[in-house]
Amino acid sequence: MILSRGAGYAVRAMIDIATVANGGVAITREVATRQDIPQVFLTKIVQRLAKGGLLEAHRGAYGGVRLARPAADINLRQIVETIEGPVLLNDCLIQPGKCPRESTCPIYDVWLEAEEKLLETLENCSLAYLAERSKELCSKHSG
Amino acid sequence: MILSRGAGYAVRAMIDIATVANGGVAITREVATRQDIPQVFLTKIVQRLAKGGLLEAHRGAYGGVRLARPAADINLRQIVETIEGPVLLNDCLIQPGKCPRESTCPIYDVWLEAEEKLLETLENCSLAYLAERSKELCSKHSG
DNA sequence: ACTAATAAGACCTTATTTGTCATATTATTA
DNA sequence: TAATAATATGACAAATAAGGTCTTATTAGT
Repeated sequence: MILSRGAGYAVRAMIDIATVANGGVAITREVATRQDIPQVFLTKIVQRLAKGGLLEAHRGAYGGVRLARPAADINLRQIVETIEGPVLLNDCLIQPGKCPRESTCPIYDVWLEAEEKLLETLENCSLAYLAERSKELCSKHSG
Repeated sequence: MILSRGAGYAVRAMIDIATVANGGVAITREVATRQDIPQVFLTKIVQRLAKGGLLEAHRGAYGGVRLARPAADINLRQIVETIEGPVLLNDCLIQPGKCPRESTCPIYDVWLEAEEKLLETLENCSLAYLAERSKELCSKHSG
């Protein structure tokens, strides 16, 4: 499995916040209930998303979390990397020159290309698109 | 990190066998030394590659391992998946219908597309290409 | 029989993931 | 100021996986 469960939770939570709260404030506990995510674990994930600049958190009564910027300016790669750290296909991609075999290694370029393709796909997918699609699918399903 | 160290070792070992043994028999211990891979660990990896049909192993004196088929018929995806099992971006891709949210889930298709792009890149890279490139790089480096 | 190789499986250690729990902090309202 | 409702933080625990070792078979050639 490439992505951790936490990253999956993060994506679902972000979509939930974008969709249900619609730009306003959402309460982590309610997101957890709606999305069927372990509640306390989700608070941890939300903290990381907030530290990563994707969410704004407000404590106290009538607090909660909201998107830190418009959903159109958030993409899937950002969400995933905020939780998982940089997505790297292989050790040798951590930093150029780190691997002693690099100058004679025939696979370096292949790993790099595969990684780029993957990240590109995630980057091209905005939270706005996901939220829109979520609404579509939901209305189609219920109606 | 997406790929395990074991998968990286496997790829390097396969290239080594294709390059050095050149279709003939290679000895696991020597591959380990040349490629700087923990020896006993490599025997485990080689066993999995043999079970997966990528290598043929022969016991006894003058035994060893060799490619089970021409290097042109082996690709990077096969090597990686033989060691890691199916490469899956997310839980929900294990089997259609497994996830209860699937009918209203906006990300399923995106995970699927990203995964396909990644695997396609690995599939397009044959062991023959890697071995060829390894020889090139090595002669360029030493000459 | 001896030797050189892989096969197999038990085992261990360490790191990471996935969580839980208790407590602190902050902000609002009464 | 007290009560309440929310997040923040850090310690902890359990489950899982990764990385690696060790021992004992098994097989084949000489």
